[in-house]
Amino acid sequence: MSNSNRYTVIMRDPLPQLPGYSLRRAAHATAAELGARLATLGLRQVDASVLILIAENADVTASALGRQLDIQRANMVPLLKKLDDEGLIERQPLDGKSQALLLTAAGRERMEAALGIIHEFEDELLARIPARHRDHLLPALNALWR
Amino acid sequence: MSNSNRYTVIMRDPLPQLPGYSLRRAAHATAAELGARLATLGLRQVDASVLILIAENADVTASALGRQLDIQRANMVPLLKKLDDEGLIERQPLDGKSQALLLTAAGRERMEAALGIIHEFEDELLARIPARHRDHLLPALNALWR
DNA sequence: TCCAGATAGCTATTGCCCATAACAATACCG
DNA sequence: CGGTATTGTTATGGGCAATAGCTATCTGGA
Repeated sequence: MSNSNRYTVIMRDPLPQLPGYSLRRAAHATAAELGARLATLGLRQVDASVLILIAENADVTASALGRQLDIQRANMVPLLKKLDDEGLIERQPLDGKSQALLLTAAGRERMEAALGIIHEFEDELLARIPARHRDHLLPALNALWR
Repeated sequence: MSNSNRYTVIMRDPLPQLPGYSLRRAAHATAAELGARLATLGLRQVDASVLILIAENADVTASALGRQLDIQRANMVPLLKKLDDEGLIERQPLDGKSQALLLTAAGRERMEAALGIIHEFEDELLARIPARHRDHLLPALNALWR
């Protein structure tokens, strides 16, 4: 089975030589894959991230979560509402204006299922990388944004 | 100047240990930076990518460009229209249904300016990465999506 | 030569994600 | 105690990408 016909032209393409461009493409491709798997749980990546952070940090507030994940407060509202509507999180008043977030039992189950999918996916990602480059990816990436 | 007040809580956050998550965050952060710089030229990243590919491949078609960049044919239309309206590209009929894309003089200038910004940015990106990890980023990223 | 299937370019539409602005209520700090 | 900062929220808009569908055209095999 030939990999190229009349329509798959070999094109001069310097873009993959640019780390920024490859970063963009790799992120897009992997996000699509992981997103499809998490969708089987009715979760998006950002939903899973929120569940994981709540699990690790009982009684966080929505604002603190947003700061950690770089999500605007305003955009946390529909996100948390969805998780609340599905019975995955609970909110308890901390004081007159803040509310503590915590996982329900269902939320913990869902979070653990998501974590399983995520870890399996991460393993697959790393497996695609030639061994000599593998351990350098995470520290290199984290140097770019943390 | 303290880096933490009452509101910047130290949170347990296992997410940056996940390559997929760090990939997402790094891509988002770097895209925002590069995007802001290219905006000074009135270009988005995808616009610059298209200009670069046309420069390297005279007379490509919109469809071939879309395949190379993973952009739907339908979404190439407004993209190319914008570049056309700004006088950066020209279209010449190849046959009854295909059209060849090429840069105008203004398009080449704009493309070279964008390339300057991009290369400078790429250099800065790499400079942020500890030397021992630096050369591994590109091959690791490309292993994830190519 | 002719025709079925594939392709090109395009329109229209939709949903999703994110940014911004604004607001009332509340908490904090000097 | 009073000004300032923060919280949670609503409303809104823009940008981007995916989908479906359409017409015209090209291609390759019978």
